[in-house]
Amino acid sequence: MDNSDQYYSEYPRFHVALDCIIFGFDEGELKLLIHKRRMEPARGQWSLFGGFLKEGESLDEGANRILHELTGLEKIYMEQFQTYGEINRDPAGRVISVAYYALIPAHKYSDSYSKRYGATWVSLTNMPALIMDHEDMVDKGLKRLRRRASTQPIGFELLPREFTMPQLQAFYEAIFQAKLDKRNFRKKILSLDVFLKLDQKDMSNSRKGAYLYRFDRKKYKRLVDGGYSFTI
Amino acid sequence: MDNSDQYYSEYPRFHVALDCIIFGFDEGELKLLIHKRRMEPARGQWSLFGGFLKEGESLDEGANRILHELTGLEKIYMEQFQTYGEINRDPAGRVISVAYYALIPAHKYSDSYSKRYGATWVSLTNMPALIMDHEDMVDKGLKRLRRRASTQPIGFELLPREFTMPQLQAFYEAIFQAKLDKRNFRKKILSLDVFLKLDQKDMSNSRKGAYLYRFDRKKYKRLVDGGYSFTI
DNA sequence: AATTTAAGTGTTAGTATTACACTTAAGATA
DNA sequence: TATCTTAAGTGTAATACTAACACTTAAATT
Repeated sequence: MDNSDQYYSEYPRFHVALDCIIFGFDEGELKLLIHKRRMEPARGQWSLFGGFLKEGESLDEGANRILHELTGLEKIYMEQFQTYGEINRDPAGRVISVAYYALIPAHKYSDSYSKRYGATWVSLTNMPALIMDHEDMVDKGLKRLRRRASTQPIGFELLPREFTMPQLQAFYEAIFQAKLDKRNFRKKILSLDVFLKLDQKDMSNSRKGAYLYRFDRKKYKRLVDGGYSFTI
Repeated sequence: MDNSDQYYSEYPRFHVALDCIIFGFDEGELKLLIHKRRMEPARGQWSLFGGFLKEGESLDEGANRILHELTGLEKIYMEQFQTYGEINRDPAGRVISVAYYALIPAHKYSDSYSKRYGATWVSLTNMPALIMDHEDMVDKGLKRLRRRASTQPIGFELLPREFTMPQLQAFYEAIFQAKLDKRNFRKKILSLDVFLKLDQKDMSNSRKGAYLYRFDRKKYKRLVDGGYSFTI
């Protein structure tokens, strides 16, 4: 029951939207999932995925709902990072938009969803114009992702459960837009001591094959709880 | 003119509030400015400074307005850091609250304001219980402040225009809750080369007196624009 | 058997960080 | 006016971290 009119009735109310900057990692590149807007105004133009907050849901629930409706995925890593409230940011009226970025493992996002929702992965370096302030949101979301990636092991949200060191390195290179030294990278990553090396190799990228690793979440959690801080 | 009913009329609207976590630095300690709430519900309980967003203002404008009404200060350093939207966070109704932290130089905040608005500086280690989720906000705001302080020279927002090295060190010690080595601190700070040493001394804290410095914003800006990144 | 290609591996030099203790300036006091 | 007190101010050496660098290996392909 909303009883806010009891005390707050004199204050104005606003539409509240949720916009999701959905990042994926594929073909050695960081990608963004966008679609052609299905709603007036600006129907048919490129846009982030978003929607309006409903009465009975929290912001996080709303963002999760939107993402789930779109991708069919559950338990997506997401983080709220900024709220946009410029008066004329939406030409059709006053809308306060809470922006989240989300990381989805591109390999789990099937083409069928992509077709059903008209969603397209675009590379960040080659992005079409987006409506309203959505390009700002992408910029800012990306900055936040970078900062996060340098202190928390979020790469593992975007990669398959089992991954190789060259893959992981490519991921960090894509995030930071920088070439990293193979030896130094491995040294640093492995010194964190939260990776499990498997006996199995991934043979898809080379004749020699690359050993598969798995991120040991439990071990990581123990370390963090003990005051440890992950840094790349 | 709000013409949002044209397309969005079917979607619900929400009260949007702005809450400010106001930090100050005084007596070698990081302080928080709070007051006894003057509005129902929970009138008379300790609370952050906040208010409702108005129709014709952006979020940043609203936060500035609230801060200005309260402190009389202009051009306050502030940063939006999180939006709170749990369904029952406010017992009187559904309110989405956008939280900002602000840094104000305690020496500029006069007692007259403090009396007029019933505002009190409390030390962070010794804080009364705050209403709703305001303690969460303080926690999160403080974390954000810490992160900011380690990469941007925000100390100068809280300190007087002219300050001594011992003062600056005390500020960082308060922020990071850690004792720093005098010699190492000076070495690092001065190596940034964005400080102007004055001939004058501040004699208020010791017989010997401590040299006053001034932060050279212009020089700092030039450096940053040239890709430099400030780190403590 | 030879070739190809990405995976995998150590060492060294340079840079940044940390630890650490005495001297100095100037007001206060005897 | 000599002595005391107290916080400000200063340099160096040891250690840890970061950055640069090139060859060997495994396994499929020819």
